[in-house]
Amino acid sequence: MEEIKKKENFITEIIDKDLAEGRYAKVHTRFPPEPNGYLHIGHAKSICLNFGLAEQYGGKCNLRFDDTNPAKEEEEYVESIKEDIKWLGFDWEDRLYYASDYFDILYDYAVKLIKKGKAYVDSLSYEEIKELRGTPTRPGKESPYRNRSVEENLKLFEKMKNGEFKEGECVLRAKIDMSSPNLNLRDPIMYRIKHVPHHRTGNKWCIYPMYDWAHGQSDSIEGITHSICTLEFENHRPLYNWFLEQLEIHHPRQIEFARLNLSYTVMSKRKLLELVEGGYVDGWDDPRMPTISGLRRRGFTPESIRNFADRIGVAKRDTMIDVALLEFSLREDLNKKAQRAMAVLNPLKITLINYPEGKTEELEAVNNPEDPSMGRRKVPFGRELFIERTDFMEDPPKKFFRLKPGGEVRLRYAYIIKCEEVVKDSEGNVVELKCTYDPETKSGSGSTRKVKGTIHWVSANHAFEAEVHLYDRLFTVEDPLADKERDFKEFINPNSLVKLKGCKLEPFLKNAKAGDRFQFERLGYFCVDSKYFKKGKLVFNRTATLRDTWAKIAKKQNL
RNA sequence: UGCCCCGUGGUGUAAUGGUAGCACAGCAGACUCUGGAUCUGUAUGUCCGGGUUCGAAUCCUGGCGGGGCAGCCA
Repeated sequence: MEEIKKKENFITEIIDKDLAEGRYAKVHTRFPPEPNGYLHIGHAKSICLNFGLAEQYGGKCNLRFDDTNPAKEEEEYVESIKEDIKWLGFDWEDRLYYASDYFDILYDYAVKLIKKGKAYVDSLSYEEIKELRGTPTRPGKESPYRNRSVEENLKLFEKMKNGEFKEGECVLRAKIDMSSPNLNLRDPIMYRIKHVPHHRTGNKWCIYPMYDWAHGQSDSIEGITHSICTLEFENHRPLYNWFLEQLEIHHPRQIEFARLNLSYTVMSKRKLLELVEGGYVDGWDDPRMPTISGLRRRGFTPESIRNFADRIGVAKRDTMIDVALLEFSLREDLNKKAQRAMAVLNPLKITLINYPEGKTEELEAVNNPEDPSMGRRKVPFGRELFIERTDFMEDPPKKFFRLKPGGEVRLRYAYIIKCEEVVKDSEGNVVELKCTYDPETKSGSGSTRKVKGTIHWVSANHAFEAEVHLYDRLFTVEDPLADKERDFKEFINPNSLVKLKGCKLEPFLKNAKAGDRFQFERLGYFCVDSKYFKKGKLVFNRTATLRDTWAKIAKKQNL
């Protein structure tokens, strides 16, 4: 029985205190996305936080779509968001809500505020309202319509609802304080007119609540206890509280935390959209994108993302998380789960000149050294094989443990071989290696001969050909947004995608299904691309490389 | 130059008035039929100044630095 690890952070401290003092009897959170785009790993942090807290405290977490702006929102996004949350492994059970479910209640609440003299219809233009709002250092001025009578406001507000005004003609505002140092309290707008159909309420409404007016009240209606949002809403909290106090309804506590920033990528919806629309990537689910759908297509596991979210913690300071931590979480998970296979990405042919022509052997390989229960498999072996071009060097530096002229190396799960002859074409390119094998060194035979290097291989006569896509970081710099003089797209890594055709894979991989994950030994983790999946003609995406000590040495020696 | 928030190794995150710990990254080594995994060791930190205290990362105060706010977006 695995117990839920107790996570401690500034939010759990607040919750513990609230519970101890009896402010709330239970914990009820919510994840409130606006359905105007795809979820990314920053949202995953919020999802893990909200659902995780509910789980940790034996409470509940709702999914609520914050669909108060029909001009931006679409059903398509609702579906993708639901899919992503489920994939991450969280369950809102029967608690799927929409802010639009509350439009009627919100309208009644607004009437209540008008009757209290706490809200009014303003007939100023957009520009006039903006002008009178003032600036951070200059107080605002009151609108001439601010003191309309309750009766007039009621009548006007109803006319707004009935569609008797054009867009921009008037708005409903809360009557708070035009000279507040907090701009959010300078008579914030509660309703604006939009003659736009809503993806759920159709043409029923032409006035739509603003975020500030909808959010806290929606939280309240759902009985949310802790309304967790990101730092940029900190200055909205006094307004969040003001509405709830005026309405005298259930009052959740808003808590803000720092959003996730990941190195070597961008996270804002607008920037990601730019990458998609500019054709820099293959859609929202491009395996280089930090979107949940992109990570999924790349081969990430939900567990690795959840573990990552746990590891980064939650706090209020702005941070930049090293993407290496995400990659660590990934490898840690895949190392335990991924079926091993041999695959040669850049093939170099070798012929075993002392191995009988036409002979084939079935050698035994382990499917996962970390998990014996995954069993073993047979791998065909023959006279002609492919090895990785980078596993041979004609004139190698020291510390190169692989094949070299006259040198020996072990073929994984097979024999020790010796390179006897290097065959070149007219231009001097190495095209083939003639080797001998030592029949006494068969793997598993008890042979005690040791050589320093072990390399992977695939039998030429049995190899299955496929395309392999090598992905790397999308940007060449840690923070593509840091340089204000330059557009972030200038920092796109030109080698973030390398497509390899004619790769030679171990035969059993031909039966792989979309999304299946493998470790190609010595190379990294790969998965079958699900977007371009076609039986018999597979594309494998490289999810991540293995930790590569040799690459480090080679880099140091400037190779 | 208004209001609000935040400053702990390279990056994150603990320590809540009492030995600055953990993870990732780095470095070094052991082991290895994956230069993987695993294991061991190691360097690096409380933004600065003053104050309270036997004792301060923690409390107070003044600086400095970073972030947020002027949508009828969320």
